[in-house]
Amino acid sequence: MIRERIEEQIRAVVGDVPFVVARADSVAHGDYYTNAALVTKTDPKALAEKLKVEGVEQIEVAGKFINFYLSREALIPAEQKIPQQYAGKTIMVEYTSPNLFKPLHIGNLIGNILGESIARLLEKSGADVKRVNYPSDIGLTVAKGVWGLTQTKGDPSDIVALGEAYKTGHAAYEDGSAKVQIDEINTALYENSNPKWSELRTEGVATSRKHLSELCKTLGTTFDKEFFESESGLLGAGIVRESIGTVFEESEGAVVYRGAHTRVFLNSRGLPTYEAKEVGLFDLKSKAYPDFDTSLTVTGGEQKDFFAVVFDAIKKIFPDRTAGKNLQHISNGFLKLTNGKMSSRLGNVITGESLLADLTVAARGREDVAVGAIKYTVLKSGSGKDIIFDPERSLSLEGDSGPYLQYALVRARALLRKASGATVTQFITPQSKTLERILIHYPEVVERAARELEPHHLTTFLTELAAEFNSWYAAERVIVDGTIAGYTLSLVKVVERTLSQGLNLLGIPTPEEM
RNA sequence: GCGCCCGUAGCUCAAUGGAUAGAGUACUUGGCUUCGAACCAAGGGGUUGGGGGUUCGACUCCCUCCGGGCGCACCA
Repeated sequence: MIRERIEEQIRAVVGDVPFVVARADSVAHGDYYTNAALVTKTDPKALAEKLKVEGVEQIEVAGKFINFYLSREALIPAEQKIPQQYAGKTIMVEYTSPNLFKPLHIGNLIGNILGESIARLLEKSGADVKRVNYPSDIGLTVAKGVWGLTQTKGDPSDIVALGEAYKTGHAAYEDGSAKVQIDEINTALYENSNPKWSELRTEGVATSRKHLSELCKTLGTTFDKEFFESESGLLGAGIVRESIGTVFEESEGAVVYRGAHTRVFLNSRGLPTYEAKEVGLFDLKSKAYPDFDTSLTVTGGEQKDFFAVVFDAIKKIFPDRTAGKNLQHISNGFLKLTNGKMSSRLGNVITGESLLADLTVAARGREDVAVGAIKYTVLKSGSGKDIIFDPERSLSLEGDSGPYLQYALVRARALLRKASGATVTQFITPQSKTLERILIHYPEVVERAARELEPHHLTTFLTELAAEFNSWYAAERVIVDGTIAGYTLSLVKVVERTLSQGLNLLGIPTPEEM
């Protein structure tokens, strides 16, 4: 990247001091600027005169800053090479991880969308990414569903009936009317001691998984590995028991870990809690991918402190397997609705499927456009932030939106199709270079998004690019009398490639037409 | 009570300690017999929650107050 060449040049003159070379805030200030003269308290003119960078056509002193203007040849690179900052690294990304038996709600979608985009950014940056899903197929949630099925007599192969059963069980547990029975079912399911309940669980889990995999297919996710709580629970419980006295201690009949705060790993009935299941999960994950460098876990932000303590405990249990490795939790925000107008077949919880169905109708029957819309909404702001979802506005699909980006891409592709039959001339249009001057920053935006694990940087960039392309498109006539300028043709090609690749990194579908 | 996160235009969101804080949306107006109008052009809209501090420079860092969210022992 040219930015790195500028940095090296400056460093050669002023030494290793913390200056920045960054994208200028407006095209009036060049393509890059540096504050190197300011932070080193040297004369900007003297510094500027010492700099000579390949691809930079003009170096301008503007008060405290030095601005760099790239030459035209440097503006359209033959290929947009993404820095391979994760080359040689194996990174597990765990995301989606829903409760089976419970209808998949929009919250599950957010984790999937964020996790998938992070996985793609890491892959593009050289990492060997392992996508991991960790569905909950046992525990209190499932016990509530199984109890519910015994009451409603619902068909466990019907996803709607499962949702109803869970609601029935949850309500009865909360008001205390069936707490004892549901706890009993919970224990029985772990021990596999009641064939009837175990069978209901097995059938319900299969139904939920089928729907989960269909939804993931629609969203563009394929997991490398799935681990289940039914595996991790007993495994984790065993590991925790072996570490009583060293890592864990017994307290009030439970087995706890005292870290930043105290957490229960085995409850007083001896059953593994979520915490112990994480211990078992780590055992499974680290055996499946022993050479991993980083393990990312994407879940709701409310679990942040929980994971800080659990990772702490895991490092103490497995010092050899965690040495030099990075265990990191990534928060996704909550989804909040401005009103409850969205239709839902499962009561007041908006399911992932009903949301997609409603959006697809708004997108004139196009599911890929609907997927683009919801993904854009999730990926346009910083990852941990709550997402305020206004159903009516989200259904409009205009302006700052997934379909806006898709539309710009579709236009570029239509243009290229038409240009394939046109005569290419050598004429170079000398007009505005704004589009080129945005394009040049694509690799560094991807680099930053991948480094910070923040896809929204890319979303913002692509929106800016699409807006400039649309604006340019409206002002310029590209194909005139069956001819197109060679320079313009390559410009449109780079726009198409960049939008297409960028949308792909966000997990947003890239339609040929719409 | 302790801890973490958040507060930017009416609304939804950007902004790597740097130049005049930017988009979209909503509202007003204009543009399709011309490469795709899910588009484009123009307009108004701000004490970045309040106050103090650090800095050549603060939406960004520190302190404090106000407002909101989340977590803190047997749910996940």
